[in-house]
Amino acid sequence: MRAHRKDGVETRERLLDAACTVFAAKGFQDASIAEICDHAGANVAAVNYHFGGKDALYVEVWRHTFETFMQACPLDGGLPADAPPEDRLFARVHALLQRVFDDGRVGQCFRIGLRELVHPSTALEHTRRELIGPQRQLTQALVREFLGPDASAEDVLFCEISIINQCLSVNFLKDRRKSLLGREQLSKPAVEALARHITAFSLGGLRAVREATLPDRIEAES
Amino acid sequence: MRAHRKDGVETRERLLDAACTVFAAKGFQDASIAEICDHAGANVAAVNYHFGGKDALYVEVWRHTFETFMQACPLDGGLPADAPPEDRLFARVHALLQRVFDDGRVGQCFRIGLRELVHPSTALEHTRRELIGPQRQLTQALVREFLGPDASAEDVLFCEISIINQCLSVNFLKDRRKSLLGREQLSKPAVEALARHITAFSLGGLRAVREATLPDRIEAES
DNA sequence: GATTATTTCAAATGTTCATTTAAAATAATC
DNA sequence: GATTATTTTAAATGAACATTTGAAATAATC
Repeated sequence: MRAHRKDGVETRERLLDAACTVFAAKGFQDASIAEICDHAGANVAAVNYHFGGKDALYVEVWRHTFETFMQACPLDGGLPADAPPEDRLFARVHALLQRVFDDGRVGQCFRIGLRELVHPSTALEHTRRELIGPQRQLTQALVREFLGPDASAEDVLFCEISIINQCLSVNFLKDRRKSLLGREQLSKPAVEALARHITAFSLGGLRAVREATLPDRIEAES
Repeated sequence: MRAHRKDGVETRERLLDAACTVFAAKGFQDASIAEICDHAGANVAAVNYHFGGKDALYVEVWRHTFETFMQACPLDGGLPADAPPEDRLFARVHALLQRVFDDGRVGQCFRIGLRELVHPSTALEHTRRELIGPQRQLTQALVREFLGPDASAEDVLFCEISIINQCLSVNFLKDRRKSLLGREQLSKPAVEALARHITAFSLGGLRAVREATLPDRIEAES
């Protein structure tokens, strides 16, 4: 067994890079191998040589950027577990928004993920669960801190949905900053302002849900 | 000029029907003309004869279902303009969720629209604006009723986003009812429960935002 | 510096799929 | 019922594109 040549791994990385960009911009179908190789300055046969095919490249792109993804914006937003829940909620929301609005690799990965959400490809089923599962656990635990231990599982789930969805489908800003999913991105302060709003809005929502469940319990006990 | 033959318009409608189903299920790219024609019991040449091509068929599908869409779930939810704002908010949220979770043509159209949001095709740019514009106006006016006349445009916009986004990206329920965007749908009561939650959550959020802006004004005036 | 494994390359292959075509079938009009 | 416009059909065409192939180039090992 001899060591691989270093120019080999280099073009492999350039391909991965180019593939990430093109897949994020055009989606799996519309991205052609020719375009990816062109973008990477490689021959059309390169993808098949280094990865074995377009599908395999896609999986590899996902796996690769997934790590960048998790490292760049950790679930807890870098806050200690004993920080005030309000701060942790803000950190969570902000981290999520940063992913959404990131201009580089992280944002590309998010866009690929978003496509997967609307048009899932079976190849990524496993990694998708791996990605989303722990995040949901964390958010639900945080929600429960606000709602109290007696909140129903449904209340927790619904509040999780309410909070996370506010962060995810931000395509609504399209009219303002044109083609949000394409090129244009929001400035750092704008993202932070949005994060502050979503946090405040959600805190109000959580309080309302908790207050709504309280009378129920009093009724049940009397 | 002679009148058209009636069997012509019949197959045309069957094609439109089939195209709507297949486009919603697979997206524009993955849907093949062969499959659509097969589904409609027509020859492969039928699409080109009746519509002129795949692109034109897609535009026609959009235009056609757009009307169904607006009729099935009117913007105001069938409520008079002088109904209490809380009721109108619920109606709005509920109408939106009904579109999202509809099992028939409306739901198909919504799924096509969702795809367009993530992967816009220039062909539909115009109709998309036509669809979204008035809805946003209506929601923002409603939001302003809650926030008061002195709320900033940004506050109104952010609250609109918060409310609408809670309704839109409901893909989160995937784990529970598997593949929400594919086949499985939520029951009527479940949709209503979700609508009630989102309304309550949003009312709390709106109150929080209004209360947060009040001190600012007092500070500014003092 | 010759040998060998690895990587690149241009051209070829084969498949999928939208679109065309021209002939056959069908309904409406006279 | 013959004529004509409209619709349907099977087969052909052609473009886009992923994948192969086998030779040429290149770097690592001896």
